[in-house]
Amino acid sequence: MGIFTNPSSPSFTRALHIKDRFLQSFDSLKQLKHVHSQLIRIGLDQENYLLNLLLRSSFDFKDTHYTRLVFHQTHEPNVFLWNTMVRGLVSIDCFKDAIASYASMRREGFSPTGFTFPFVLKACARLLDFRLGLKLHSQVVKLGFSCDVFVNTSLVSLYAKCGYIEDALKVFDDIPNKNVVSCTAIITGLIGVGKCREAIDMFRKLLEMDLVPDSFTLVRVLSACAVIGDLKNAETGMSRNVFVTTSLVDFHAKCGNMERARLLFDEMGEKDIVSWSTMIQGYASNGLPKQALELFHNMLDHGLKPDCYAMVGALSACARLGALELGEWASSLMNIDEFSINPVLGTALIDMYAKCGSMTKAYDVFKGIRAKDRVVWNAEISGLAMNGHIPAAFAVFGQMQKYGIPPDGNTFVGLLCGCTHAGLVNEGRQYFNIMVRILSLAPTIEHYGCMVDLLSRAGLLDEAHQLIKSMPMEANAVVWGSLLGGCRLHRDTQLAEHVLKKLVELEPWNAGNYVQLSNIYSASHKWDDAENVRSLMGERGMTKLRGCSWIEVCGIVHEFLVGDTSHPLSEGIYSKLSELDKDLRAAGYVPTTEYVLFDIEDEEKEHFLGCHSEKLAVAFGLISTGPAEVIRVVKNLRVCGDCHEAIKLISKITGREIIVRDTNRFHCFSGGTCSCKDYW
DNA sequence: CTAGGGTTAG
Repeated sequence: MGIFTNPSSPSFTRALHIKDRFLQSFDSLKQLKHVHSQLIRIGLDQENYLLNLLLRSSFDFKDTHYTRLVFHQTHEPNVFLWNTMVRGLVSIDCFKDAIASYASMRREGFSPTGFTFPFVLKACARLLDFRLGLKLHSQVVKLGFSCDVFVNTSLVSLYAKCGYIEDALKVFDDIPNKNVVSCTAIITGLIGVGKCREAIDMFRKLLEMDLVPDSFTLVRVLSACAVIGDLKNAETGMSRNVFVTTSLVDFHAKCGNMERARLLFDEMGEKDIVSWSTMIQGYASNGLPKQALELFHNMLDHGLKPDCYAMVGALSACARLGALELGEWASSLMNIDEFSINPVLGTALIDMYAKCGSMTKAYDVFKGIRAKDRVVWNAEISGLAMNGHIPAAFAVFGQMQKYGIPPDGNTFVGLLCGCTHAGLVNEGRQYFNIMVRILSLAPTIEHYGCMVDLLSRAGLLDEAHQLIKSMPMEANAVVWGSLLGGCRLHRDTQLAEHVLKKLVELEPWNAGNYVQLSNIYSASHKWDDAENVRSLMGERGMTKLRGCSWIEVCGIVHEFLVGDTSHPLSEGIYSKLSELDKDLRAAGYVPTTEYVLFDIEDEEKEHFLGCHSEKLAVAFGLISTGPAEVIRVVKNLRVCGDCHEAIKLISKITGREIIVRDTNRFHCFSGGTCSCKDYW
């Protein structure tokens, strides 16, 4: 910029004529503003050509205030300035502003050019404003741009994004000189609506036209084929930009290969908010919530503001961990206007609050979502059911019908779960009938699972067993597991033996099944069978299942394993436990090994009952939170029967409210009883 | 103004 040090010299004016170089290469807004003031000083601030370049550069800094200042400074803006304005606004994702700018341009009497349309059309596509898109299409025709490959490519994308794939195909077919870009638009559109076969055919046509596909198209097509091996080969010679690599990261995440995804992510030179969100979401949906949150923090450290996608990823991670404080903190980062919250983000929030046992807040979010789609309703219903608010769940279902939202299979999964947790056998049968007979929805294995669960818990073990046999599909481990739960609750070891044999077949990797089966054999003195199961476990290299519980205190998630002594406050925790033990025994509590038969944690001695992970987490909660705070614990397995009895009494002795979420449901302990009414 | 398409979510 040395050339500008003496602006009065004639070299300054000359320099401005090679301005493209300068005006496009500003590192800071300050530099740009400096040049702007120089222009004003020498009276060149009314040259539209120069202002246009200045305007274009100003968008690099996303300062719309300054951008408008530049624009409004011109006394007579020309069509190029208007175009630059529209394009710039689109480039910084201000789609509504871009459309407003386009409207002003039209009001001022300017005709759009071939350069204008692609950008306004993109704004429409991103806002899914199909009506305006149609209007623009007719203008395109009227003004004679219907052969323009650029304009039509944008139209293809608009139609595809708004879900009108047939129209997109029609426009695409009429493009006389198709190129890679227009082919990409239609291929992406086809994949977007799940027409992978057609997308692949289109890709073949592209090759037949002797067009060279870019890496991005290759990634999309290969993802559509899910040809992992091929992709690996293709990856090596691929040119990488942020779009391509982010797609690759997403692809590997979707295949469950998080190591590969992370490797690509770390190697990326430029990461944008989408790359971060994709990676966070990848962790969250692959059951790695801690990593998801770690990366979320990492992103904030890089000075990036989370967008909706990153938020959804973080929230679903919090939901899984039961980390209410973290979830609330995350959502506070984003200025969520309760009335404009989008349904996807809303659902994630409802889910997070529901899984953290905070249904009042979930309901507030639910009320605030204007555009409630079916998923939102379903999330609210299953949230209520999961938290034991069964009448409320039924009421919301009634509302849903009143609003004319047709329920789907998931709605009934929520309702049936509610029936199960409340032991409402007749209501459950009714809902199942409504679904099948009246709404003609085909029950999935999940629905059968709920019904089996419902019947088993109510002690109707034969009926449940019959239902399994009559199912049109093969029963899976979840269904058999439900029946096993009933056997446990009603102490039917004979049926349990049969069920466990099935389960060992179905999930040979699940150590819990072997442990329970061998426990049952031992209890019925079938020592040989017990020994066989044990040695089978050894042969298959089974490792013990370790129970694991989490508790969040002051925004930090603490993890406990069975008999864990690794926590810094371990001593305090154990002395609290022995103190509690005395109080418990004084209150008439006798540790029971009765449950050990069905225990999936491979620990048989009374000693270990004292230090199951959930008890450790509760004890830690007691010594590290204030007396009025609710203690929330999450366990990765079913809560152990003995611990359940103990925690009931702990809640009575200490007067604290304790909420334990296990794999199945919430247990809200208060005053010596549990919300599950010992029914789980 | 020499463009246009394309990546993430409940």
